[in-house]
Amino acid sequence: MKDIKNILAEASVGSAITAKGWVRTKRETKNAIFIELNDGSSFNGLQCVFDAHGLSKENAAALSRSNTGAALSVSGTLIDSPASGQAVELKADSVTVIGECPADSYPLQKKAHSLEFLREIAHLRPRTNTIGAAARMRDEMAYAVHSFFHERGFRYIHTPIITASDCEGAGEMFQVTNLDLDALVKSGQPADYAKDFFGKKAYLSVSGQLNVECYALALGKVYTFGPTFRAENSNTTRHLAEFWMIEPEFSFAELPDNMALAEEFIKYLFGWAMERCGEDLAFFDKRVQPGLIAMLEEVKNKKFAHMSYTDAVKELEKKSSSFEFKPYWGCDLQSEHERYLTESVIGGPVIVTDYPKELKAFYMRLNEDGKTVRAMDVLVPRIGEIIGGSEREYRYDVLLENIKAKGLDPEPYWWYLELRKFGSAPHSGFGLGFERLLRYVTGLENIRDVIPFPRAVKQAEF
RNA sequence: UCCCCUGUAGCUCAGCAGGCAGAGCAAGUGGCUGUUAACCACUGGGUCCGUGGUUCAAAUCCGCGCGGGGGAGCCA
Repeated sequence: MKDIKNILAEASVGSAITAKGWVRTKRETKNAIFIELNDGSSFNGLQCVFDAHGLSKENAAALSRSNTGAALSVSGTLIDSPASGQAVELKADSVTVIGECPADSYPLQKKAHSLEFLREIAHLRPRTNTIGAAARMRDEMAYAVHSFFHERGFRYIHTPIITASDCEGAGEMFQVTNLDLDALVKSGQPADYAKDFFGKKAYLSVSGQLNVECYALALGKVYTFGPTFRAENSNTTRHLAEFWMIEPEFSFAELPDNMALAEEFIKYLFGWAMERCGEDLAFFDKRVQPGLIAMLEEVKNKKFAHMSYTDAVKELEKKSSSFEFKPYWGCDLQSEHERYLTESVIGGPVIVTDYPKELKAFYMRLNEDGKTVRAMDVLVPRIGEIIGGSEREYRYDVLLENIKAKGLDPEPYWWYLELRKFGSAPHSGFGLGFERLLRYVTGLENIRDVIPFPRAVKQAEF
């Protein structure tokens, strides 16, 4: 049996077809009954048309039970559609109800619903246009990520999800334990982590970077793409407690190579979206974010501008009074600053580099000036930062100094430091939040709508 | 974590100078039409988030709690 996507694309007029899917709408007229059947294989469904006069008893009974949401099997002949809404349609001979859908209790109606409401029915929302399209695009973008790296010889490395080192330094972590916490609390005794599963405290990973660097210094070009976890108490449209991150890492690569890879990557992904997600993208452009396609097109075609942090601050200082947070050299760039740089100063994507070392992580390579590090943030209009990365510090002594200067204990970093002891080499990488990418590419503003089952503060119902 | 907004029918919302609970959509019934966010008519549908208070009287005003949304910070 072909799915509806294939029927619409490939089936020839006159052929006998059986389609299975769910009723999106049913429209009854005196002469004909129309059912739009959608099986999720594509944005568009298949219009099934029944002659209202010659209906068999079985078909009439089945049709009366074919409410919005019901699962059906419909058989008939594919014909050219006499009406303008679609090229082809199914002239139906028979219909059977596979799964009923009571109209009085089914939450999804033949009308628009708010995204807030749909979040409360996460188990049913993939049946809607918006969430269905987002899910298909999520799949396509994941495929594009692997395709991009595979084409360029990057190896996919599965970095661990559970980590016993709390040194990743990218935010609050979720602890993983199989100690009996209830019993511990009752006993009033402190937890003895030597008796915990791993013999020490363990957490869910906040980043695969430190691990993937080990493989970069062995296989050369690698990337990781998997779930990461942050226990931050942040309630915004751009944060999740569980999200997917893409982190390439490649050896014998310095900051300019890293910037070039990031630019090529973004353009590849946007190009993929436009080539392979036409129907879904058209829907988002029409109903969710007008101008979306034009924006993707623009980013894809524009050369990314480059600007040092120092120059960026100079630009910001010219408009100092218009910001809530006054910019100065040494300040962290605020959301408003990033948006201003990409949207007003450059009018397109811009990569800001060479940030003060105090603002960035310990592993970034120190510049000759001793004050800045070889960091890069890729800023795009409407969203701000979409990629953050750097050339890594590959000199043992300097890295050790950086760790100490940040007030960190070098001990747990012993294996990370050893990478710099044994055959160290310059290497670079960046991180891209997969859901942030999807937010950009779908135009959906709330990150909870681009992941099937969002995990956020006080949110893990489904 | 901080700031702002918000909670009324299945959904989206109006009603809030305190005085009978409303509309559109959805659903049901009927009509009409190759319909396609169908159209027309009628019908059914309410713990006004919970709790305490003010008052003759609270959906409306006040306190507390819970839920939702937006912004900030943190970040991806």
